[in-house]
Amino acid sequence: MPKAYEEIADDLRRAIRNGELKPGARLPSEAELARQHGRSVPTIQNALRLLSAEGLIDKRHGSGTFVRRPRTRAIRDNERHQWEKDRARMPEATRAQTGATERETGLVSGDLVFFARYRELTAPSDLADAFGVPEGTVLLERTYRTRHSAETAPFNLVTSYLVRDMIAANPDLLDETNEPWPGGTQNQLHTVGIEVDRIEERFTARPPTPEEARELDLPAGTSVILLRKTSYDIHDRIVDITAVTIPGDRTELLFTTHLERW
Amino acid sequence: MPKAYEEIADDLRRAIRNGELKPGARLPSEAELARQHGRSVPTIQNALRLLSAEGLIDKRHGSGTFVRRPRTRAIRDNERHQWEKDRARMPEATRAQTGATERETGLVSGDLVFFARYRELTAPSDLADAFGVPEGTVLLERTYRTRHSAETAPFNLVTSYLVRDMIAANPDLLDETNEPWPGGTQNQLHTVGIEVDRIEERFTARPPTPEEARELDLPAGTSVILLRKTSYDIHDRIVDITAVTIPGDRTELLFTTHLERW
DNA sequence: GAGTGGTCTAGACCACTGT
DNA sequence: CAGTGGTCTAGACCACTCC
Repeated sequence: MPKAYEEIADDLRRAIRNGELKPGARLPSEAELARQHGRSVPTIQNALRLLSAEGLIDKRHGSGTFVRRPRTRAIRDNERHQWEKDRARMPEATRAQTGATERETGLVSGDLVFFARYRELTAPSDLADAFGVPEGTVLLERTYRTRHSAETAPFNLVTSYLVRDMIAANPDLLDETNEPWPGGTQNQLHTVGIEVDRIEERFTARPPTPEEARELDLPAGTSVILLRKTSYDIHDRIVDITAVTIPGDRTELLFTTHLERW
Repeated sequence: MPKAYEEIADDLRRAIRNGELKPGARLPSEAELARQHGRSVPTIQNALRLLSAEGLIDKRHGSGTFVRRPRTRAIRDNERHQWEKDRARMPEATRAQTGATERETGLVSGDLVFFARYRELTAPSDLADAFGVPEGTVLLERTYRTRHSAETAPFNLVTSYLVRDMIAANPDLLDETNEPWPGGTQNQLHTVGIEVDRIEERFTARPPTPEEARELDLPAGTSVILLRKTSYDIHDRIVDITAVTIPGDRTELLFTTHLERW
């Protein structure tokens, strides 16, 4: 026996895919769909819930149900790391010109609202393991948010961890009011004699938690990409661990791998 | 006024996060939860649906609702491309030893079931644009699936496109029965004098379509990572475009970026 | 067979949007 | 204010799992 709400969802999904229902178009009201299909409103809602979870429609309370428009804006690429390293030894005037977020989004710094908060903590077991330091080592946790001045949601959620003793030689690095730091983390590390040799980035994807959905203003039917970045210095020490939560529908990650010539 | 189903979901989410409900544990039945919270069963179902969409629980019809166990198995890294290029000129005996999937999953080829299908098509506008060739150019579409012999779902869904004229000099490349080809695509291209110079990979994430969920056997509350890979040869021609659909909860992507030394 | 989740109803009332 | 989606009920019946 075919399930009514799946059949209705299939109908609508087909109509959206083949363009009968174009992006931005309004669907018939739930009551109207119920009448058309000879079903109750809750059954229609069940069908629409499926499509919403698939990211095909947006329901707007009081207004209607609409076919979602696809979107992708920012591109995050892996050339950024070399770009940052190159800038890390440049004069402050150059470093202050533009940051990584500006580079990615193509916006100018006047359009961007920046937020940073620092906090010290003793390493819990997972972070201690990741850094290869004893549990209880003092870490500096740095939380960053950058958003477009015309929007409410930040582009992503960033939390970075440093080993406090590794950077304490420069007290400026412990003060959040120095953010945004011209030249970013690689310049900060450079001021205490650390040169970054390589960066490992690990990705997975999953549905957002309610907290992430709220902070990133994510509609139903989207995913987040979780990026865990580990920076190694030239002595193979782990000098930074950063976790980034990225909206899956707004950002594209671009990696270029150059191969050795024959 | 607080919404009943959100409050119930919050309660259960908190219990799962702080470990009161451990992975694998069974939740009380819907009827029991309804009684505990003084709500109707459909309201409980609404709450559980939220948690299911977040990937926190699995509902098993007739059996109960359980806290989901997290999982990640395969790691896909970007050293694979250089590894494949190095192998592309090796003797067949070496190339036949092991393939990219074995390398990623740590399995041996006896554990793997391989499937390939070839099809010719004339380039639609999006692919023509991507390749930079006229619309209607003949392409070879290659569809691949690899799965563990003990499982039903493949690790990912792969579709590769080649320009037919670019490879037609070697008729073996047009015959799907030659798959799995020892040494993979880079060796195939090598047989017609093509050397790959660099590979661009673009990632986004979104919820699975029903088709993807079925083919990859994805439970509710998971995401897929979409990978679009473009291979450039040493003359800067695009020689291959590949789309890969990857389960977000099973695979981790690892990229290492080496930086120039100061 | 007992217990579980899955589907569906008919209708009520509420909250939000746009005119 | 009319129309939309959001929440919730009380209960029916079905489908699946496991003992």
